[in-house]
Amino acid sequence: MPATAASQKNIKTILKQLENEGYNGISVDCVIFGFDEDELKVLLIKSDLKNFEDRWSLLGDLIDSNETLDGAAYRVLKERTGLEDVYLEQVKSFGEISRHPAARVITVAYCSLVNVQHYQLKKLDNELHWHNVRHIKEMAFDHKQILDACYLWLQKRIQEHPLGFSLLPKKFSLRELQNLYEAILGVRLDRRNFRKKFFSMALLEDTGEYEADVPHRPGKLYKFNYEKYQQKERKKWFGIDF
Amino acid sequence: MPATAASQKNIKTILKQLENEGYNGISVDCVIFGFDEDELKVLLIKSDLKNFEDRWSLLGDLIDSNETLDGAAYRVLKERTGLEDVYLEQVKSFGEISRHPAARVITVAYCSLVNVQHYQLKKLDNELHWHNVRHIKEMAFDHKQILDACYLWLQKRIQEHPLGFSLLPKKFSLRELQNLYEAILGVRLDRRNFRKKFFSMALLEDTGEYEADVPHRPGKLYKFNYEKYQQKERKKWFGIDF
DNA sequence: TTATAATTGTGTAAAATTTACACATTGCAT
DNA sequence: ATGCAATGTGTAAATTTTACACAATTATAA
Repeated sequence: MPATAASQKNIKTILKQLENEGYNGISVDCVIFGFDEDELKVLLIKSDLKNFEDRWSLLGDLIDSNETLDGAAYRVLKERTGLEDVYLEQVKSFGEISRHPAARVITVAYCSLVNVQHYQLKKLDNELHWHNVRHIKEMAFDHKQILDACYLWLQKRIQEHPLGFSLLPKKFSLRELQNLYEAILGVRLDRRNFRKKFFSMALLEDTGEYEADVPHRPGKLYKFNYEKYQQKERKKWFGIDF
Repeated sequence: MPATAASQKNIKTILKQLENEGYNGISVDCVIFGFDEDELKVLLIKSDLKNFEDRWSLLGDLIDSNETLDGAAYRVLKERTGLEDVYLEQVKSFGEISRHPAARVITVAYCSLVNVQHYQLKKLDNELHWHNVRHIKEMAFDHKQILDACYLWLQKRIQEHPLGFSLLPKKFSLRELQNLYEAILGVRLDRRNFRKKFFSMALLEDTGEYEADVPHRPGKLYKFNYEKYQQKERKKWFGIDF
Protein backbone atom coordinates (compact mmCIF):
# COMPACT_ATOMS: atom_id res chain seq x y z
CA MET A 1 0.00 0.00 0.00
CA PRO A 2 1.33 3.41 -0.93
CA ALA A 3 2.09 6.39 1.33
CA THR A 4 2.72 9.98 0.22
CA ALA A 5 2.45 13.35 1.92
CA ALA A 6 -0.92 12.53 3.41
CA SER A 7 -1.22 10.62 6.67
CA GLN A 8 -1.90 6.90 6.72
CA LYS A 9 -5.39 7.54 8.00
CA ASN A 10 -6.18 9.86 5.20
CA ILE A 11 -4.85 7.40 2.72
CA LYS A 12 -6.97 4.66 4.12
CA THR A 13 -10.08 6.81 4.00
CA ILE A 14 -9.36 7.87 0.48
CA LEU A 15 -8.52 4.37 -0.53
CA LYS A 16 -11.81 3.18 0.84
CA GLN A 17 -13.55 5.93 -1.01
CA LEU A 18 -11.67 5.13 -4.18
CA GLU A 19 -12.56 1.48 -3.86
CA ASN A 20 -16.17 2.43 -3.54
CA GLU A 21 -15.80 4.48 -6.67
CA GLY A 22 -14.44 1.53 -8.53
CA TYR A 23 -10.73 1.92 -7.90
CA ASN A 24 -9.26 -1.47 -7.22
CA GLY A 25 -5.97 -3.13 -7.81
CA ILE A 26 -5.66 -4.73 -11.20
CA SER A 27 -3.04 -7.21 -12.20
CA VAL A 28 -2.21 -9.59 -14.99
CA ASP A 29 -1.24 -13.20 -14.42
CA CYS A 30 0.47 -15.21 -17.11
CA VAL A 31 0.00 -18.93 -17.48
CA ILE A 32 3.15 -19.78 -19.40
CA PHE A 33 3.01 -23.18 -21.01
CA GLY A 34 5.95 -25.09 -22.38
CA PHE A 35 6.40 -28.53 -23.90
CA ASP A 36 9.31 -30.67 -22.83
CA GLU A 37 9.99 -34.37 -22.60
CA ASP A 38 6.60 -35.00 -24.13
CA GLU A 39 4.88 -33.29 -21.24
CA LEU A 40 2.97 -30.05 -20.99
CA LYS A 41 4.70 -27.82 -18.46
CA VAL A 42 3.83 -24.54 -16.83
CA LEU A 43 6.31 -21.98 -15.52
CA LEU A 44 5.78 -21.07 -11.86
CA ILE A 45 7.55 -19.04 -9.21
CA LYS A 46 7.71 -19.41 -5.45
CA SER A 47 5.14 -17.13 -3.88
CA ASP A 48 6.58 -14.00 -2.29
CA LEU A 49 3.85 -13.73 0.33
CA LYS A 50 4.14 -15.26 3.78
CA ASN A 51 0.56 -16.47 3.59
CA PHE A 52 1.58 -18.69 0.75
CA GLU A 53 5.00 -19.95 1.69
CA ASP A 54 5.94 -23.08 -0.17
CA ARG A 55 3.21 -22.49 -2.68
CA TRP A 56 3.79 -21.87 -6.32
CA SER A 57 2.23 -18.97 -8.12
CA LEU A 58 1.81 -17.66 -11.64
CA LEU A 59 3.93 -14.86 -12.99
CA GLY A 60 2.07 -11.62 -12.65
CA ASP A 61 2.21 -7.98 -11.71
CA LEU A 62 0.04 -4.98 -11.14
CA ILE A 63 -0.93 -3.11 -14.25
CA ASP A 64 0.65 0.25 -14.70
CA SER A 65 -1.68 3.11 -15.51
CA ASN A 66 0.04 3.80 -18.80
CA GLU A 67 0.07 0.33 -20.25
CA THR A 68 -2.64 -1.78 -21.83
CA LEU A 69 -3.65 -5.19 -20.56
CA ASP A 70 -1.77 -6.93 -23.35
CA GLY A 71 1.13 -4.58 -22.72
CA ALA A 72 1.31 -5.51 -19.07
CA ALA A 73 1.24 -9.20 -19.89
CA TYR A 74 4.05 -8.80 -22.40
CA ARG A 75 6.05 -6.84 -19.88
CA VAL A 76 5.69 -9.51 -17.21
CA LEU A 77 6.67 -12.13 -19.71
CA LYS A 78 9.74 -10.26 -20.79
CA GLU A 79 10.80 -9.22 -17.31
CA ARG A 80 10.52 -12.72 -15.97
CA THR A 81 11.71 -14.85 -18.83
CA GLY A 82 13.55 -12.54 -21.18
CA LEU A 83 11.36 -13.83 -23.96
CA GLU A 84 9.77 -11.64 -26.61
CA ASP A 85 7.50 -12.35 -29.53
CA VAL A 86 5.80 -15.20 -27.82
CA TYR A 87 2.24 -16.31 -28.27
CA LEU A 88 0.03 -14.51 -25.79
CA GLU A 89 -3.72 -14.28 -25.48
CA GLN A 90 -6.14 -13.04 -22.88
CA VAL A 91 -8.28 -15.78 -21.37
CA LYS A 92 -10.40 -14.55 -18.49
CA SER A 93 -10.58 -12.12 -15.60
CA PHE A 94 -10.90 -13.18 -11.98
CA GLY A 95 -12.37 -10.98 -9.31
CA GLU A 96 -13.41 -12.88 -6.21
CA ILE A 97 -13.33 -10.37 -3.39
CA SER A 98 -10.78 -12.05 -1.15
CA ARG A 99 -8.74 -13.77 -3.76
CA HIS A 100 -5.70 -11.74 -2.69
CA PRO A 101 -5.01 -11.58 1.07
CA ALA A 102 -3.45 -8.08 1.05
CA ALA A 103 -6.03 -6.14 -0.91
CA ARG A 104 -8.82 -6.30 -3.39
CA VAL A 105 -7.11 -7.18 -6.63
CA ILE A 106 -8.78 -8.14 -9.85
CA THR A 107 -6.60 -10.04 -12.26
CA VAL A 108 -6.67 -10.64 -15.97
CA ALA A 109 -5.34 -14.06 -16.88
CA TYR A 110 -3.25 -14.57 -19.99
CA CYS A 111 -2.19 -17.77 -21.68
CA SER A 112 1.28 -17.83 -23.15
CA LEU A 113 3.02 -20.51 -25.14
CA VAL A 114 6.79 -20.61 -25.29
CA ASN A 115 9.48 -22.82 -26.68
CA VAL A 116 11.27 -24.23 -23.65
CA GLN A 117 14.57 -24.43 -25.56
CA HIS A 118 14.60 -20.70 -26.22
CA TYR A 119 13.80 -20.01 -22.62
CA GLN A 120 16.67 -22.02 -21.20
CA LEU A 121 19.23 -19.96 -23.07
CA LYS A 122 17.98 -16.61 -21.86
CA LYS A 123 17.52 -16.54 -18.15
CA LEU A 124 18.38 -18.46 -15.06
CA ASP A 125 16.39 -17.96 -11.90
CA ASN A 126 16.18 -20.74 -9.41
CA GLU A 127 12.91 -19.52 -8.03
CA LEU A 128 11.41 -20.25 -11.41
CA HIS A 129 10.56 -23.81 -12.35
CA TRP A 130 8.73 -25.76 -14.98
CA HIS A 131 6.05 -28.01 -13.58
CA ASN A 132 4.18 -30.80 -15.22
CA VAL A 133 0.66 -29.44 -15.50
CA ARG A 134 -0.90 -32.71 -14.46
CA HIS A 135 1.06 -32.92 -11.23
CA ILE A 136 0.10 -29.56 -9.80
CA LYS A 137 -2.14 -29.93 -6.81
CA GLU A 138 -2.35 -26.62 -5.02
CA MET A 139 -1.09 -23.13 -5.63
CA ALA A 140 -1.03 -19.69 -4.05
CA PHE A 141 -4.07 -17.40 -4.25
CA ASP A 142 -6.67 -18.68 -6.71
CA HIS A 143 -3.94 -19.55 -9.15
CA LYS A 144 -4.90 -23.17 -9.42
CA GLN A 145 -8.32 -22.11 -10.56
CA ILE A 146 -6.75 -19.74 -13.09
CA LEU A 147 -4.43 -22.44 -14.33
CA ASP A 148 -7.32 -24.86 -14.74
CA ALA A 149 -9.28 -22.30 -16.73
CA CYS A 150 -6.32 -21.62 -18.99
CA TYR A 151 -5.60 -25.30 -19.48
CA LEU A 152 -9.19 -25.98 -20.52
CA TRP A 153 -9.04 -22.97 -22.78
CA LEU A 154 -5.87 -24.30 -24.36
CA GLN A 155 -7.31 -27.76 -24.91
CA LYS A 156 -10.17 -26.28 -26.85
CA ARG A 157 -8.21 -23.60 -28.60
CA ILE A 158 -5.49 -25.87 -29.90
CA GLN A 159 -8.02 -27.85 -31.87
CA GLU A 160 -9.33 -24.81 -33.69
CA HIS A 161 -6.28 -22.63 -34.12
CA PRO A 162 -2.63 -23.28 -34.91
CA LEU A 163 -1.18 -22.33 -31.54
CA GLY A 164 0.61 -25.53 -30.87
CA PHE A 165 3.53 -24.73 -33.11
CA SER A 166 4.64 -22.04 -30.66
CA LEU A 167 5.54 -24.83 -28.29
CA LEU A 168 7.73 -26.65 -30.81
CA PRO A 169 10.93 -25.80 -32.61
CA LYS A 170 10.48 -24.17 -36.02
CA LYS A 171 11.19 -27.51 -37.65
CA PHE A 172 9.49 -30.49 -36.13
CA SER A 173 8.52 -34.03 -36.95
CA LEU A 174 4.97 -35.23 -37.14
CA ARG A 175 5.67 -37.45 -34.19
CA GLU A 176 6.59 -34.43 -32.07
CA LEU A 177 3.44 -32.68 -33.19
CA GLN A 178 1.31 -35.68 -32.33
CA ASN A 179 2.97 -36.04 -28.94
CA LEU A 180 2.15 -32.42 -28.28
CA TYR A 181 -1.51 -32.89 -29.05
CA GLU A 182 -1.68 -36.08 -27.06
CA ALA A 183 -0.05 -34.43 -24.06
CA ILE A 184 -2.34 -31.43 -24.11
CA LEU A 185 -5.56 -33.26 -24.83
CA GLY A 186 -4.70 -36.20 -22.62
CA VAL A 187 -5.75 -38.75 -25.21
CA ARG A 188 -4.11 -41.18 -27.61
CA LEU A 189 -4.56 -40.49 -31.27
CA ASP A 190 -4.30 -42.75 -34.28
CA ARG A 191 -1.04 -42.01 -36.02
CA ARG A 192 -2.26 -42.51 -39.55
CA ASN A 193 -5.40 -40.46 -39.08
CA PHE A 194 -3.46 -37.72 -37.36
CA ARG A 195 -1.06 -37.44 -40.29
CA LYS A 196 -3.87 -37.60 -42.78
CA LYS A 197 -5.64 -34.78 -41.00
CA PHE A 198 -2.68 -32.45 -40.98
CA PHE A 199 -1.69 -33.20 -44.55
CA SER A 200 -5.23 -32.54 -45.71
CA MET A 201 -5.07 -29.09 -44.13
CA ALA A 202 -2.06 -28.50 -46.38
CA LEU A 203 -0.38 -26.09 -43.97
CA LEU A 204 2.74 -28.11 -43.22
CA GLU A 205 5.72 -27.51 -45.40
CA ASP A 206 8.28 -30.22 -46.03
CA THR A 207 11.72 -28.82 -45.19
CA GLY A 208 13.57 -31.66 -46.88
CA GLU A 209 15.43 -32.22 -43.63
CA TYR A 210 15.26 -35.15 -41.25
CA GLU A 211 15.52 -35.77 -37.55
CA ALA A 212 19.01 -36.39 -36.22
CA ASP A 213 20.28 -38.36 -33.25
CA VAL A 214 17.32 -40.66 -33.01
CA PRO A 215 17.95 -44.38 -32.46
CA HIS A 216 15.69 -45.39 -35.32
CA ARG A 217 14.57 -44.29 -38.76
CA PRO A 218 14.50 -40.46 -38.70
CA GLY A 219 11.30 -38.67 -39.55
CA LYS A 220 10.90 -35.80 -41.95
CA LEU A 221 10.94 -32.29 -40.50
CA TYR A 222 8.15 -29.89 -41.35
CA LYS A 223 7.41 -26.29 -40.65
CA PHE A 224 4.09 -24.57 -40.31
CA ASN A 225 3.19 -22.18 -43.12
CA TYR A 226 1.61 -19.17 -41.43
CA GLU A 227 1.19 -17.19 -44.65
CA LYS A 228 -0.85 -19.96 -46.19
CA TYR A 229 -2.92 -20.18 -43.03
CA GLN A 230 -3.68 -16.46 -43.12
CA GLN A 231 -4.71 -16.54 -46.75
CA LYS A 232 -6.79 -19.67 -46.35
CA GLU A 233 -10.40 -18.69 -46.62
CA ARG A 234 -12.07 -19.24 -43.31
CA LYS A 235 -14.55 -22.03 -43.53
CA LYS A 236 -18.08 -20.88 -43.10
CA TRP A 237 -19.08 -22.36 -39.85
CA PHE A 238 -22.20 -24.23 -39.06
CA GLY A 239 -21.93 -27.09 -36.70
CA ILE A 240 -24.57 -26.92 -34.04
CA ASP A 241 -23.88 -29.61 -31.49
CA PHE A 242 -24.05 -29.76 -27.74
CA MET B 1 -13.44 11.83 -9.45
CA PRO B 2 -13.99 11.67 -5.67
CA ALA B 3 -13.20 14.30 -3.02
CA THR B 4 -13.02 13.73 0.74
CA ALA B 5 -11.31 15.56 3.61
CA ALA B 6 -8.07 15.88 1.70
CA SER B 7 -7.50 18.68 -0.77
CA GLN B 8 -7.97 18.16 -4.47
CA LYS B 9 -4.24 18.37 -4.98
CA ASN B 10 -3.55 15.68 -2.49
CA ILE B 11 -6.14 13.48 -4.05
CA LYS B 12 -4.64 13.92 -7.44
CA THR B 13 -1.18 13.07 -6.17
CA ILE B 14 -2.42 10.07 -4.34
CA LEU B 15 -4.49 8.99 -7.28
CA LYS B 16 -1.47 9.19 -9.52
CA GLN B 17 0.46 7.18 -7.00
CA LEU B 18 -2.31 4.68 -6.72
CA GLU B 19 -2.50 4.34 -10.46
CA ASN B 20 1.19 3.65 -10.56
CA GLU B 21 0.62 1.00 -7.96
CA GLY B 22 -2.00 -0.67 -10.05
CA TYR B 23 -5.08 1.11 -8.83
CA ASN B 24 -7.31 1.87 -11.77
CA GLY B 25 -10.98 2.20 -12.36
CA ILE B 26 -12.67 -1.07 -13.15
CA SER B 27 -16.11 -1.41 -14.60
CA VAL B 28 -18.36 -4.01 -16.10
CA ASP B 29 -20.20 -3.52 -19.36
CA CYS B 30 -23.12 -5.73 -20.30
CA VAL B 31 -23.95 -6.57 -23.87
CA ILE B 32 -27.60 -7.48 -23.47
CA PHE B 33 -28.96 -9.38 -26.42
CA GLY B 34 -32.60 -9.91 -27.18
CA PHE B 35 -34.49 -11.56 -30.02
CA ASP B 36 -37.51 -9.84 -31.46
CA GLU B 37 -39.22 -9.76 -34.83
CA ASP B 38 -36.76 -12.34 -36.03
CA GLU B 39 -33.88 -10.00 -35.43
CA LEU B 40 -31.06 -10.05 -32.92
CA LYS B 41 -31.26 -6.89 -30.83
CA VAL B 42 -29.00 -5.30 -28.26
CA LEU B 43 -30.11 -3.05 -25.43
CA LEU B 44 -28.36 0.34 -25.41
CA ILE B 45 -28.62 3.58 -23.50
CA LYS B 46 -27.87 7.14 -24.52
CA SER B 47 -24.39 8.05 -23.36
CA ASP B 48 -24.32 10.31 -20.29
CA LEU B 49 -21.05 11.93 -21.26
CA LYS B 50 -20.84 15.13 -23.28
CA ASN B 51 -18.01 13.71 -25.34
CA PHE B 52 -20.39 11.14 -26.62
CA GLU B 53 -23.64 12.98 -27.11
CA ASP B 54 -25.99 11.20 -29.45
CA ARG B 55 -23.98 8.06 -29.17
CA TRP B 56 -25.27 4.85 -27.73
CA SER B 57 -23.47 2.94 -25.06
CA LEU B 58 -23.62 -0.37 -23.28
CA LEU B 59 -25.05 -0.71 -19.82
CA GLY B 60 -22.26 -0.66 -17.31
CA ASP B 61 -21.00 0.62 -14.01
CA LEU B 62 -17.92 0.78 -11.86
CA ILE B 63 -17.30 -2.29 -9.77
CA ASP B 64 -17.80 -1.90 -6.07
CA SER B 65 -15.01 -3.13 -3.83
CA ASN B 66 -17.26 -5.63 -2.13
CA GLU B 67 -18.75 -7.30 -5.13
CA THR B 68 -17.38 -9.85 -7.57
CA LEU B 69 -17.17 -9.30 -11.30
CA ASP B 70 -20.18 -11.51 -11.90
CA GLY B 71 -21.92 -9.77 -9.04
CA ALA B 72 -21.39 -6.36 -10.54
CA ALA B 73 -22.69 -7.52 -13.90
CA TYR B 74 -25.81 -8.98 -12.29
CA ARG B 75 -26.34 -5.77 -10.38
CA VAL B 76 -26.11 -3.63 -13.49
CA LEU B 77 -28.50 -5.92 -15.26
CA LYS B 78 -31.01 -5.79 -12.46
CA GLU B 79 -30.71 -2.07 -11.84
CA ARG B 80 -31.17 -1.23 -15.47
CA THR B 81 -33.70 -3.77 -16.63
CA GLY B 82 -35.30 -5.17 -13.51
CA LEU B 83 -34.45 -8.62 -14.79
CA GLU B 84 -33.05 -11.39 -12.66
CA ASP B 85 -31.99 -14.95 -13.37
CA VAL B 86 -30.87 -14.15 -16.86
CA TYR B 87 -28.10 -15.80 -18.77
CA LEU B 88 -24.85 -13.98 -18.13
CA GLU B 89 -21.29 -14.84 -18.97
CA GLN B 90 -17.98 -13.03 -18.95
CA VAL B 91 -16.49 -12.56 -22.39
CA LYS B 92 -13.40 -10.38 -22.35
CA SER B 93 -11.69 -7.46 -20.64
CA PHE B 94 -10.75 -4.24 -22.40
CA GLY B 95 -8.01 -1.97 -21.21
CA GLU B 96 -6.83 0.45 -23.86
CA ILE B 97 -5.36 3.37 -21.99
CA SER B 98 -7.60 6.14 -23.31
CA ARG B 99 -10.72 4.14 -23.89
CA HIS B 100 -12.55 6.29 -21.36
CA PRO B 101 -12.12 10.08 -21.71
CA ALA B 102 -12.45 10.88 -18.00
CA ALA B 103 -10.01 8.41 -16.50
CA ARG B 104 -8.19 5.18 -16.94
CA VAL B 105 -10.89 2.58 -16.71
CA ILE B 106 -10.52 -1.08 -17.45
CA THR B 107 -13.76 -2.85 -18.21
CA VAL B 108 -14.89 -6.44 -18.10
CA ALA B 109 -17.41 -7.22 -20.81
CA TYR B 110 -20.30 -9.56 -20.16
CA CYS B 111 -22.73 -11.12 -22.58
CA SER B 112 -26.30 -11.42 -21.42
CA LEU B 113 -29.28 -13.02 -23.12
CA VAL B 114 -32.77 -11.97 -22.17
CA ASN B 115 -36.27 -12.65 -23.29
CA VAL B 116 -37.52 -9.37 -24.70
CA GLN B 117 -41.09 -10.14 -23.67
CA HIS B 118 -40.15 -10.39 -20.01
CA TYR B 119 -38.23 -7.19 -20.23
CA GLN B 120 -41.09 -5.12 -21.65
CA LEU B 121 -43.26 -5.92 -18.66
CA LYS B 122 -40.77 -4.83 -16.06
CA LYS B 123 -39.33 -1.45 -16.80
CA LEU B 124 -39.87 1.53 -18.97
CA ASP B 125 -37.07 3.93 -19.63
CA ASN B 126 -37.06 5.94 -22.78
CA GLU B 127 -33.33 6.35 -22.74
CA LEU B 128 -33.09 2.60 -23.20
CA HIS B 129 -33.69 1.09 -26.60
CA TRP B 130 -33.35 -2.16 -28.45
CA HIS B 131 -31.22 -1.90 -31.57
CA ASN B 132 -30.83 -4.31 -34.39
CA VAL B 133 -27.28 -5.54 -33.99
CA ARG B 134 -26.62 -5.37 -37.70
CA HIS B 135 -27.60 -1.72 -37.98
CA ILE B 136 -25.28 -0.34 -35.32
CA LYS B 137 -22.55 1.75 -36.84
CA GLU B 138 -20.83 3.69 -34.11
CA MET B 139 -21.07 3.86 -30.36
CA ALA B 140 -19.62 5.69 -27.37
CA PHE B 141 -16.19 4.77 -25.99
CA ASP B 142 -14.89 1.53 -27.45
CA HIS B 143 -18.31 -0.01 -27.05
CA LYS B 144 -18.65 -0.94 -30.71
CA GLN B 145 -15.51 -2.97 -30.40
CA ILE B 146 -16.87 -4.63 -27.28
CA LEU B 147 -20.17 -5.34 -28.97
CA ASP B 148 -18.40 -6.88 -31.96
CA ALA B 149 -16.35 -9.12 -29.70
CA CYS B 150 -19.45 -10.26 -27.82
CA TYR B 151 -21.37 -10.87 -31.01
CA LEU B 152 -18.61 -13.04 -32.44
CA TRP B 153 -18.41 -14.84 -29.13
CA LEU B 154 -22.15 -15.46 -29.23
CA GLN B 155 -22.06 -16.77 -32.78
CA LYS B 156 -19.53 -19.36 -31.78
CA ARG B 157 -20.94 -20.13 -28.40
CA ILE B 158 -24.48 -20.73 -29.56
CA GLN B 159 -23.35 -23.58 -31.73
CA GLU B 160 -21.69 -25.41 -28.86
CA HIS B 161 -23.91 -24.62 -25.91
CA PRO B 162 -27.63 -24.29 -25.41
CA LEU B 163 -27.74 -20.56 -24.76
CA GLY B 164 -30.18 -19.66 -27.42
CA PHE B 165 -33.20 -20.77 -25.46
CA SER B 166 -32.71 -17.85 -23.09
CA LEU B 167 -33.74 -15.60 -25.94
CA LEU B 168 -36.99 -17.46 -26.58
CA PRO B 169 -40.14 -18.04 -24.57
CA LYS B 170 -40.14 -21.24 -22.51
CA LYS B 171 -42.29 -22.86 -25.15
CA PHE B 172 -41.25 -22.27 -28.72
CA SER B 173 -41.71 -23.69 -32.16
CA LEU B 174 -38.91 -25.13 -34.20
CA ARG B 175 -39.42 -22.33 -36.69
CA GLU B 176 -38.72 -19.75 -33.97
CA LEU B 177 -35.62 -21.64 -32.97
CA GLN B 178 -34.39 -21.81 -36.53
CA ASN B 179 -35.08 -18.11 -37.08
CA LEU B 180 -33.02 -17.41 -34.00
CA TYR B 181 -30.05 -19.35 -35.28
CA GLU B 182 -30.35 -17.83 -38.72
CA ALA B 183 -30.50 -14.33 -37.30
CA ILE B 184 -27.50 -14.81 -35.06
CA LEU B 185 -25.34 -16.69 -37.52
CA GLY B 186 -26.43 -14.63 -40.48
CA VAL B 187 -26.98 -17.65 -42.69
CA ARG B 188 -29.90 -19.63 -44.08
CA LEU B 189 -30.28 -23.15 -42.85
CA ASP B 190 -32.04 -26.13 -44.36
CA ARG B 191 -35.26 -26.67 -42.46
CA ARG B 192 -35.27 -30.45 -42.58
CA ASN B 193 -31.65 -30.80 -41.57
CA PHE B 194 -32.08 -28.28 -38.79
CA ARG B 195 -34.98 -30.24 -37.33
CA LYS B 196 -33.18 -33.53 -37.75
CA LYS B 197 -30.18 -32.11 -35.90
CA PHE B 198 -32.14 -30.92 -32.91
CA PHE B 199 -34.25 -34.03 -32.68
CA SER B 200 -31.15 -36.20 -32.78
CA MET B 201 -29.78 -34.32 -29.79
CA ALA B 202 -32.95 -35.42 -27.99
CA LEU B 203 -33.07 -32.38 -25.73
CA LEU B 204 -36.32 -30.87 -26.95
CA GLU B 205 -39.45 -31.90 -25.16
CA ASP B 206 -42.78 -31.95 -26.92
CA THR B 207 -45.25 -29.92 -24.84
CA GLY B 208 -48.28 -31.17 -26.71
CA GLU B 209 -49.26 -27.56 -27.34
CA TYR B 210 -49.37 -25.66 -30.59
CA GLU B 211 -48.75 -22.13 -31.79
CA ALA B 212 -51.72 -19.81 -31.69
CA ASP B 213 -52.68 -16.78 -33.73
CA VAL B 214 -50.66 -17.74 -36.75
CA PRO B 215 -52.25 -17.35 -40.19
CA HIS B 216 -51.33 -20.87 -41.20
CA ARG B 217 -50.96 -24.34 -39.83
CA PRO B 218 -49.66 -23.97 -36.24
CA GLY B 219 -46.42 -25.66 -35.31
CA LYS B 220 -45.80 -27.78 -32.25
CA LEU B 221 -44.34 -26.08 -29.20
CA TYR B 222 -41.29 -27.54 -27.52
CA LYS B 223 -39.29 -26.78 -24.43
CA PHE B 224 -35.64 -27.36 -23.77
CA ASN B 225 -34.84 -30.03 -21.24
CA TYR B 226 -32.00 -28.66 -19.12
CA GLU B 227 -31.87 -31.64 -16.77
CA LYS B 228 -31.30 -34.01 -19.63
CA TYR B 229 -28.63 -31.72 -20.99
CA GLN B 230 -26.79 -31.67 -17.67
CA GLN B 231 -26.88 -35.43 -17.35
CA LYS B 232 -25.85 -36.03 -20.94
CA GLU B 233 -22.31 -37.31 -20.95
CA ARG B 234 -20.07 -34.78 -22.56
CA LYS B 235 -18.74 -36.05 -25.82
CA LYS B 236 -15.06 -36.68 -25.80
CA TRP B 237 -13.65 -34.07 -28.06
CA PHE B 238 -11.23 -34.49 -30.83
CA GLY B 239 -11.73 -32.45 -33.88
CA ILE B 240 -8.56 -30.73 -34.93
CA ASP B 241 -9.38 -28.38 -37.76
CA PHE B 242 -8.26 -24.91 -38.65
C1' DT C 1 28.21 -58.07 -42.41
C1' DT C 2 24.21 -59.38 -40.86
C1' DA C 3 20.34 -59.58 -37.95
C1' DT C 4 17.42 -57.09 -34.76
C1' DA C 5 14.81 -53.43 -32.84
C1' DA C 6 12.34 -49.31 -33.25
C1' DT C 7 9.88 -46.10 -35.65
C1' DT C 8 8.47 -43.90 -40.09
C1' DG C 9 5.45 -43.88 -43.91
C1' DT C 10 1.47 -45.27 -46.44
C1' DG C 11 -4.03 -47.00 -48.20
C1' DT C 12 -8.42 -48.90 -47.95
C1' DA C 13 -12.86 -50.42 -46.49
C1' DA C 14 -16.68 -49.67 -43.22
C1' DA C 15 -19.25 -46.56 -40.47
C1' DA C 16 -21.05 -42.29 -39.34
C1' DT C 17 -22.31 -37.80 -40.47
C1' DT C 18 -23.71 -34.21 -43.43
C1' DT C 19 -25.92 -32.50 -47.30
C1' DA C 20 -29.36 -31.80 -50.88
C1' DC C 21 -33.82 -32.12 -52.05
C1' DA C 22 -39.97 -32.72 -52.81
C1' DC C 23 -44.48 -33.59 -51.53
C1' DA C 24 -48.46 -34.51 -48.67
C1' DT C 25 -50.75 -32.42 -44.51
C1' DT C 26 -52.87 -29.01 -41.65
C1' DG C 27 -55.33 -25.01 -40.26
C1' DC C 28 -56.71 -20.27 -41.34
C1' DA C 29 -58.81 -16.83 -44.32
C1' DT C 30 -61.81 -15.78 -47.86
C1' DA D 1 -65.10 -25.14 -50.40
C1' DT D 2 -61.11 -23.41 -52.05
C1' DG D 3 -56.69 -21.35 -51.92
C1' DC D 4 -52.85 -20.03 -49.22
C1' DA D 5 -48.96 -20.55 -46.21
C1' DA D 6 -46.63 -22.87 -43.44
C1' DT D 7 -45.65 -27.53 -40.95
C1' DG D 8 -43.93 -32.19 -40.98
C1' DT D 9 -41.45 -35.96 -42.87
C1' DG D 10 -37.45 -39.62 -45.58
C1' DT D 11 -34.00 -41.02 -48.60
C1' DA D 12 -30.02 -41.20 -51.50
C1' DA D 13 -25.42 -39.21 -52.44
C1' DA D 14 -21.39 -37.14 -50.79
C1' DT D 15 -18.24 -36.36 -47.34
C1' DT D 16 -15.85 -37.24 -43.21
C1' DT D 17 -14.30 -40.14 -39.68
C1' DT D 18 -12.70 -44.28 -37.99
C1' DA D 19 -10.29 -48.68 -37.60
C1' DC D 20 -6.65 -51.19 -38.91
C1' DA D 21 -1.51 -53.85 -41.06
C1' DC D 22 2.63 -54.13 -43.40
C1' DA D 23 6.75 -52.68 -45.95
C1' DA D 24 10.73 -49.33 -45.69
C1' DT D 25 14.45 -47.09 -43.23
C1' DT D 26 18.00 -46.23 -39.92
C1' DA D 27 20.83 -47.27 -35.68
C1' DT D 28 22.59 -50.67 -32.91
C1' DA D 29 24.26 -55.01 -31.37
C1' DA D 30 25.96 -59.44 -32.44
